Amino acid sequence: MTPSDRRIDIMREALALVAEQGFHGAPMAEIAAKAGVAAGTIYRYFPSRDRLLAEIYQELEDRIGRMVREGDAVGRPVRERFLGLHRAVFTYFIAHPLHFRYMEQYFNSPYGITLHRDRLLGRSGNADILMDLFDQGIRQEVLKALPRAALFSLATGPMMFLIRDHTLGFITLDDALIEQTAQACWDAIKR
Amino acid sequence: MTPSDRRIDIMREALALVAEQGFHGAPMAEIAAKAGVAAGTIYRYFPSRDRLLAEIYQELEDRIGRMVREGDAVGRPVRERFLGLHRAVFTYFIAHPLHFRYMEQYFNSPYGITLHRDRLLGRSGNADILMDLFDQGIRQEVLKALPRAALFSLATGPMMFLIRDHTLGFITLDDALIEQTAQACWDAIKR
Amino acid sequence: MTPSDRRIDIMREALALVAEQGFHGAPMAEIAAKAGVAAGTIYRYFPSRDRLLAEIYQELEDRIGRMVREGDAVGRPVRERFLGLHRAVFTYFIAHPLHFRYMEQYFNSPYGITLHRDRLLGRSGNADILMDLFDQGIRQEVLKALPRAALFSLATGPMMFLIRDHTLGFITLDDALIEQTAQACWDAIKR
Amino acid sequence: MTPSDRRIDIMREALALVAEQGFHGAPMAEIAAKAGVAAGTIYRYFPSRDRLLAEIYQELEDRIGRMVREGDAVGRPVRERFLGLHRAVFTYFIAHPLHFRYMEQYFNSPYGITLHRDRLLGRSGNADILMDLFDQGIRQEVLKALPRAALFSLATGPMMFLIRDHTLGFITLDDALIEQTAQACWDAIKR
DNA sequence: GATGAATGAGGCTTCATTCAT
DNA sequence: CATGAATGAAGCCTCATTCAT
Repeated sequence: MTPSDRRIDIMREALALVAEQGFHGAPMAEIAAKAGVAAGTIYRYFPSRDRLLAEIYQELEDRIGRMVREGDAVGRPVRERFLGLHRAVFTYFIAHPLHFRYMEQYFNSPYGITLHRDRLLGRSGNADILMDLFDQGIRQEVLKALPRAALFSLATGPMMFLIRDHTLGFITLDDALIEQTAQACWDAIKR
Repeated sequence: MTPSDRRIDIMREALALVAEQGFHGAPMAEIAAKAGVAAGTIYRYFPSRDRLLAEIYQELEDRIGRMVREGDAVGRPVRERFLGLHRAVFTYFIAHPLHFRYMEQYFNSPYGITLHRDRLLGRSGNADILMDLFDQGIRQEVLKALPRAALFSLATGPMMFLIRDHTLGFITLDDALIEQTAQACWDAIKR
Repeated sequence: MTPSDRRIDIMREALALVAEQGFHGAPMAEIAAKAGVAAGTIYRYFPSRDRLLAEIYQELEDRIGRMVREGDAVGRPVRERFLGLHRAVFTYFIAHPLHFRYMEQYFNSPYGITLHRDRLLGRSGNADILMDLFDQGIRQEVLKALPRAALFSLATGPMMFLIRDHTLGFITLDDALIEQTAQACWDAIKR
Repeated sequence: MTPSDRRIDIMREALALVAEQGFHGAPMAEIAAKAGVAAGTIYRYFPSRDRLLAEIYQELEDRIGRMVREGDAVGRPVRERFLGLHRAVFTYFIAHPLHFRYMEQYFNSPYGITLHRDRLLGRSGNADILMDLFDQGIRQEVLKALPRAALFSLATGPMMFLIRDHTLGFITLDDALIEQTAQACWDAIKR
């Protein structure tokens, strides 16, 4: 086992526990046990519980950001890009439901608030694509002339709710339904 | 002081603490102190912390449900009723930001999941109006023929995100913006 | 048992443990066990370990300060007062060896350094009598014209060393020996 | 690098850390890091942390003992030798404040007590010069007829206090002041 | 010999809940 | 009924020491 394996084990098990049980349900001792290490070992890789959880979040955001940017049809019309982004995010989270649950937990925590503010103010790297797309759409007069935060909510709110319902097993998102909701979100923001 | 006064004091202070600081920031001792009672006294009105928090949630849901039902223009066209409901919820939460923050916290917790399932399955009293309205709108072919959960997400997701941003001070929702986003949500669900 | 009994029990046992084993040898769990309370109970009386230990020190300093001030023959010649103070401190610590060992431990710790600086600068209440006496003795030209800190060291250094030896059982301080060393200290500082 | 280099590096860095931060502030990992070796390596040179710290103390005591013995004006009058010893110790510790701080820390710890007893009982090599000088002074009737421990305290207590104040920056010991305090200590013990 | 990752006991502190008054 | 002191399990973190490489 290479050293980095342990680091990854710890992050993976912490992610799963938080995703399944919430932050309360993921004490360090249990993370360690699931990762097959002693409790103290975690502190060789992460200086504190907070930092471990923050790094997991960062890792997820980076992965999703890369994935989104790579699939983005830069240069194509706003509508096409928007629908593509929507589809990509849906697809990713349906393939990685624990990632979604984790980010949701993290978002809904003291850290999350700071993160969200940075995003709205354009200081975060990941929502930038969407924010830029909104700005472009407004200039081209294909989107409603609403504040960024409003367009952001209209575009991502339904998505987050739906993915939540899906990961919890309350509904099943198939390709057809994803397409329909993406279109519906477009209807919400388009002029 | 009548016993019910104490009960209400306890619930009010617990609500405020949870809304402002999260579940972590609301230990029983502090709730008791703010409510002006002894810690043990809370247990004469609520069998456990979990039940106290659950009853607060229930109380809020009941109040909001009553408020929504009373303002609902039964008999009027689907669109008009939908926009009215939207406006009513926005107005309520802007007037009671702590209620919003509490419900958000609660929703995003192990309890919340059960609550949400019940709602989607029609076992809860409160979202019924919206669900009924969706059913009616689908029958009248003014709404997209999507599953309830999808329409629900399209209608309420943006609203929840926007109110969150508002209560956190990231944006300011005035009447014009509320109207525009309500209309945008309608655009999302209308056929 | 009155409530304050517990507070006193805790302080007494903490004092004894620290005096006998040093700060390392006095974990909260053991203090609690010796005091006959649960570990958490200590935190009803003291907000933290540091504060518990600080309050014990303060309490000792207050007691000794009171005792010294009460026995001080104000208005009498410098020499007489100096010898009286010396005798009083010796007597107290011989009667309360754990108090001496505790203060020694505390003095030799990060807190102690601050305390000592305040004392030399005249900001502490307890060494003031001695400092004032030195100032007076210098003005009357019965003491050597040395800095306060030097006179303080000449006067108290031997005493502290001797009491230490006594509490550790290496020597036995009887009245005659106390008198002789007090006189020797006077020889050190007198002009 | 020869093995003994490592040994010296480890001792030097451990000394500095303990002197500057106390025993608490000198974990093995940090000692190792500062010494440029792996944590486990320390255990090739010292069987335990306690033994490492004890050997540092021993080393310091040996150095100081050698230094004192070399400068001692054997054969000269008691007073002259006493003042010389005083001066030598002051000079050494002012030149090596970390050595002083280390010895002070060590002295004030469970180990220190044993060391001190051995010294008073004449089992240690280092204080012997002073003890012998006292015995001689008593026989010649130039010193007060007090127990060794009393003379020792009168002679070294002020010095230790003053050096402590100096290393902590509360006072500044120049040659004149050192001379004056040495003379004052002599006044304390001389008949 | 040297390394440094891993261990796990042990330290401080919090807090939901109980129960004697 | 109300009180609030007491409980003790459980949480996060540190660090001396070991041992496979």
